[in-house]
Amino acid sequence: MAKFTKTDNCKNCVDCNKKIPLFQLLTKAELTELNTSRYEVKFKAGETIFKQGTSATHLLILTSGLAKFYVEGVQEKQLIIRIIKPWEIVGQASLYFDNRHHYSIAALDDCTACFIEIESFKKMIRQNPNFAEDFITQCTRKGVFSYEKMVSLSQKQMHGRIADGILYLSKRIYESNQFSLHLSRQDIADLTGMSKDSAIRILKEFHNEGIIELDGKNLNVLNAEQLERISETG
Amino acid sequence: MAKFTKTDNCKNCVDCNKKIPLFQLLTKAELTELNTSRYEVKFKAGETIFKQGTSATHLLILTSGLAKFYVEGVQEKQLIIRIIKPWEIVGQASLYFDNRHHYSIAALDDCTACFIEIESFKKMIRQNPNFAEDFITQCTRKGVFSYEKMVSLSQKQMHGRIADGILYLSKRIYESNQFSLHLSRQDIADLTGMSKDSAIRILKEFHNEGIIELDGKNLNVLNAEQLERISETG
DNA sequence: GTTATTTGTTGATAAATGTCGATTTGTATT
DNA sequence: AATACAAATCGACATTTATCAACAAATAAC
Repeated sequence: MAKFTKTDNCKNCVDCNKKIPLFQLLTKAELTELNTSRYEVKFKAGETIFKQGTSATHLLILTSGLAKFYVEGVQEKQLIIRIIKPWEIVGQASLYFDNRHHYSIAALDDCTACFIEIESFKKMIRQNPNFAEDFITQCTRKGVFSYEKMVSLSQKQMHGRIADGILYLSKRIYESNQFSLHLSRQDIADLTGMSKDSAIRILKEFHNEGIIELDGKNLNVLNAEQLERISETG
Repeated sequence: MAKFTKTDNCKNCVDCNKKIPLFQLLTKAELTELNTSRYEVKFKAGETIFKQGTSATHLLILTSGLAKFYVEGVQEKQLIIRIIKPWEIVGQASLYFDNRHHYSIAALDDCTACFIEIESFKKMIRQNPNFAEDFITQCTRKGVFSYEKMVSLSQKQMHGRIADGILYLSKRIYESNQFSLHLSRQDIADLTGMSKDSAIRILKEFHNEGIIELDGKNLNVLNAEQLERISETG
């Protein structure tokens, strides 16, 4: 179970706030107000942070670690929508809807998570138009990301989807061509909408063709251009 | 080509505004301001209203007719994200992003469309917190809708996806069990992420099994419960 | 009304993808 | 190191889905 350590290793909210672009639009007073309701929880790899269907009372910001953002689909299958990195604000979808989590978040790694009370966040939206605008910007970006993901999932074949998945991890998450993967093969399958066996097969193919080098959890993107090409042709 | 008839049969913006829930949060003065920049355009069935990739300067509200909201995927294929009905505000995704349309809108029917200048809309967001909040609510609802759609597209088999498509049209769009379809068979395929041939096949199956009655464009949902069941089991 | 063109329909076939079982590898525990 | 357990791997096979060709029906153009 997750260990509750209320603002233990997060004594300095101010420094932490500086890392969150959205929060730089707040005044010192507003930040202080937001920080009073914050608390921190540590999660071990594999633990569930938010569970789909439970009630949403707080927004989430990771301060360390990685997590998967997924929805629970048919027959216990997971669909990983995206990977959560530190300093991203998570929980928008529930903010003004029905106060339920419509997705689950699970730690892919040991994580430190900071929780912000929804009502104080809403207050900032109401009283600070810059904050509201920036927040809406993030929502709309996610919308466009969703459309691209839908195209990938529904119109591309397995090679294109795996290429999309690798490029997403490499460009958006790890921001490097070479990284140590936090996702299992099953996670990669859940991210790209296919069976685990198929994901393994395509990854092996890419490896054999020299497009990537994959050894256990170590992934090295050798030919990003070709991945882009595979992504585009579907 | 679309015929431009600047506020011709839309002399009374006030009445029109009453039909748009979001606009009821605005003051009389704000509404007047928004209305000064509005103009109306008529589109014939099949015409493109927004084209993906072009620059976005206005938001769209249909005052009559139906349109499809789709993204252009791989190999000229379309993915229909949703169907647009009158009084829904369309264009959020571009509002605060890069002022480009990331999707296309095409009339499924003869449509009357009203365009609202983005900047005056943004001004309302800044000056009216209720308006901003409600707008965010709509964005988040669309987010949740997207997740459900992704699950449908990536985890359900054709029967489940067609069931989802029919239920969507019946419950959300036409709000009736019996209606005259504005979508072609190809459109239904694009809405459910499959080939036209496959869509026709499943529809025929549902027809033969007495779940629906489909004759040309006339669709009658005979057994909605069974459609729900098919949707859930994938 | 007749012709041309699109849209819809169907069966046969091929391609893509999932499932299953067996085996191996890796990791944690004692 | 030995054991237990989970994750990864792989080939064979079954199922799902797309593609193609041929044709029918509906619609638009003349």
